[in-house]
Amino acid sequence: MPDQTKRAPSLGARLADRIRGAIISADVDLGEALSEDALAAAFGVSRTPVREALRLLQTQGLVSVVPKSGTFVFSPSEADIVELCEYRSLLEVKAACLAFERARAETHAALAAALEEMQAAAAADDMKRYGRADMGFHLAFFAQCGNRYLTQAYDMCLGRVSALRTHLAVLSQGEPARSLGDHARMVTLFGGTAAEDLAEILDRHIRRTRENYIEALQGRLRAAAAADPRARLRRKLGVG
Amino acid sequence: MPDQTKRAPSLGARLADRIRGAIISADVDLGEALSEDALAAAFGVSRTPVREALRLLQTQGLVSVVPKSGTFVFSPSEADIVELCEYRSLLEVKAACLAFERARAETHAALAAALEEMQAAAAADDMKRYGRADMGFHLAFFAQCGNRYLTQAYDMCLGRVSALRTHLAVLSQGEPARSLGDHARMVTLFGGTAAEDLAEILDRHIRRTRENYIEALQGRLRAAAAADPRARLRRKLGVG
DNA sequence: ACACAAGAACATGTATCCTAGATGAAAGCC
DNA sequence: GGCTTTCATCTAGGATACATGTTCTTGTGT
Repeated sequence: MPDQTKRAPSLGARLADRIRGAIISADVDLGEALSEDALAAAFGVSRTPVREALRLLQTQGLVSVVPKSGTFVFSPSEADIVELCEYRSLLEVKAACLAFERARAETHAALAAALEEMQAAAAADDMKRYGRADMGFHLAFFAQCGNRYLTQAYDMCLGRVSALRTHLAVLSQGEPARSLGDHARMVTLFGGTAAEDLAEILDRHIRRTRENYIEALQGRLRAAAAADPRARLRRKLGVG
Repeated sequence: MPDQTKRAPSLGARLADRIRGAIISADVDLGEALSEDALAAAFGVSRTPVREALRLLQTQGLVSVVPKSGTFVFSPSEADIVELCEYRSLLEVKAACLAFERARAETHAALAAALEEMQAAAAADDMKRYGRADMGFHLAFFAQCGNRYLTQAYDMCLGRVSALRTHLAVLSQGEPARSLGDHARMVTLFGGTAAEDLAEILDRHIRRTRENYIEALQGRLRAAAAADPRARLRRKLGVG
């Protein structure tokens, strides 16, 4: 059996990265149709690697390919957001606990560095940079948790979480300060020897992002309903 | 966006099921090479759906495709087994807790039914049937946990867990009785209103399977070393 | 006897072609 | 006018042909 390390990633894998990037950067909308032909033409390759890329993204839940119909960017329902956040929370709480047990010092250093970057980004009012630093903070748990499957599971939903952030994040009042506070408390916990509240802080932190997303989603749905031709017609005709 | 429910599964998906079945049933060995051409010929289809199936299985960790080299059935190391079991345990403990909170009665019924089947299988000395019933027992937690992502994550590693069971399970002395005892205690817990020990029982249960697999893997490695052509040649020639 | 290099054999990667199913609009019927 | 049917068109599914990289073999030179 070959070593399988450091092999050139296939064209399909690279395409998947680019398409994922496009989704996360909000270059394409949630629920939007992605034609294999169009993607192939856009990237200047044949459909075969495009299909491979879309299948990959499908397993990550970023797109859903419907046989004979089309491929569509995922479009979360409110229940999806609730469950995804619950799922993310359980992974992250476990990873944080493992990292605390197994590599407290290393994790503490990584968290502190990420926090510093977050503070710098907040000071510069650069939300994109802040988002990246925030992601780095949470990834530190997984980098140190010592369980590849757990890390992989997080990678699996990372795309969706990132997409939610960019597509739905709305800046609530006083949010950066509260967020920074939570993160700072976690760094402090990792500097000590006991972490009783770690799970609670993390869970509450993620729960807040959940409420944020749901609020934004509802706003989106209202806007979509307002723009829906049939609804507009009904309103215009005064039909309730 | 179409409804995407109840669509005919693609040929690739069906092939993936069959190949996974072959791996789980130990029709092919761990680490064995799977040629796309050979599979295509065996199933009477072209390579395209075979490739799709293998990519699917790759995301489930059942095979690893090495660019330009080949596709190989996964072959766990001891560390893989440790991490996989730790991962499985965390998913299952969480699912069990959620099921307890959200659908105690339904879960209790499902667990009791599965336990009954396990007892019947044990009485009949049908280990294959026992294995299926055991899997059904654990799946009941996920069916009732109310979080699709958690369920999906378990599905993701279910293939590997099943493969480990069939490829590596060795029957330790007094194992069926102890296993049945653990499961019976869990059923009892779900009949009550508090489940303090649930996590501990589950975790210990899974930890025991882990030790079982590791022991079997070490035996396999010893056997493989003994069967290694070079080693055999050296032995035959009396070269030490 | 050994090391090494060239090449055959075989693996997957990619492109292209053809087919079948789904969708939506336009035409025809009631 | 509203409803149904039909057909053009676009989608993905699958087959095949060719390109390219890997690996093992084999033969040669030392």
